[in-house]
Amino acid sequence: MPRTKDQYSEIRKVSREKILSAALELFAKKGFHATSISQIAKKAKISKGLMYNYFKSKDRLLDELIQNGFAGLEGLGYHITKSTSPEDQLKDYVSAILDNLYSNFTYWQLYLALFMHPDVQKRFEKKMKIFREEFINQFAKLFRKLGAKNPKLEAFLLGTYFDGLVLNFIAAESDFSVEEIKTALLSKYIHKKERKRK
Amino acid sequence: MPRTKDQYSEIRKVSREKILSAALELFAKKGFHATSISQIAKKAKISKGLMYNYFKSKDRLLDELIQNGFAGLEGLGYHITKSTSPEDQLKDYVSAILDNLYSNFTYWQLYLALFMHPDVQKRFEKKMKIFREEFINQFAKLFRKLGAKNPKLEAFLLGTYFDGLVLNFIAAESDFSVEEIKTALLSKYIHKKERKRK
DNA sequence: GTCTATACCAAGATAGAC
DNA sequence: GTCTATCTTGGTATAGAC
Repeated sequence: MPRTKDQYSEIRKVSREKILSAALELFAKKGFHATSISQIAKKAKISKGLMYNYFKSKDRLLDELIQNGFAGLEGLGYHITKSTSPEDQLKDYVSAILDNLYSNFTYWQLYLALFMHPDVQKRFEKKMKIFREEFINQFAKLFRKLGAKNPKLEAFLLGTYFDGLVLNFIAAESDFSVEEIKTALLSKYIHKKERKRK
Repeated sequence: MPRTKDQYSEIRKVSREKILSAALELFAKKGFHATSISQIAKKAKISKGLMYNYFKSKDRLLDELIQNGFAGLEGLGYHITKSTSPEDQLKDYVSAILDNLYSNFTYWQLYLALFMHPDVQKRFEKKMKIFREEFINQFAKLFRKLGAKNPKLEAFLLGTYFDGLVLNFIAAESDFSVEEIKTALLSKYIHKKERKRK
């Protein structure tokens, strides 16, 4: 008995996803050039040939992964409620970003590895620039409210902090928990007005 | 007329260096797997075959580069004079490390790209661990003197700061100068006792 | 010490059967 | 929609002449 259109499209979707997730994991772990189509096929439990039914080439497969990742990054900070104090906003931002680092670990790993190389950088230069600028502006506003002398520089430094944390999570296991890091980081920016009890 | 032994060894040395520096640049810029022996040979202005006269394989060539780089990293912080105040020591450390980032840019780029991948990480796990621990201990001592509550965590955070800076220098051009960054960074740790003049 | 020619193989990609 | 078989290219590495 023949399958309906919906069934076919569902099957296609599943196969695509299988390939994408296998590729993401391998690219992230071993690097793009170091992973072969065979390896992807094996991990996705499909044949080599089938991959080309879904993606024109290995490069296109990578492209799609990168697009997906960027999509996930967009709107990372847009759910912040504007009504709260700048201190709380900063706290929420930092929390959201650090949590994202954890939940999207593999994507971050892939991106970081890719963006080490100038040729790749050039391809996504514009997107990255926009992303960075938005980040800086967003946080510069906050730091201005918090009374920083050079809000943009401060925002930049916070950004490099995040970069460093990503790098650390990926390139070495940390001795400290996320929560410890979160509070330590925030304490550099938010100085409690009330005195703490012993 | 035949050449002397010294002349030969000098020639060998020069050729080796040419290959090493060409490879370093290409590996760093494009990645290890993405660069071919042909490209290295072309950049070093030698033939493909000659490379194998000096290095057993492409992997061995990489190994040597990594060894060289680690050698350069060792003793990075050992020229600090112990006689000065903890504040000045911190300043000197930070300066030395940031300056090193700049002067050894290509090495850092190569390492970062390599260490994104777990398989490579494993190979140099031990060396990295020692390096990190030394760094943390060194700075924890300083932070203890500076009165930090959790010196080790503080040292860790400073380390991630550096990591982030490297990443930023490599993956994007910064809007700020090294000096600006240096002072901004230090101001987070060293709070001047005397009041500044307007 | 350096080069060219070549062996060898693995990877990306396609064709056509089912 | 999926598979196997196959083509093709480009890479690593070696051999041997100069």
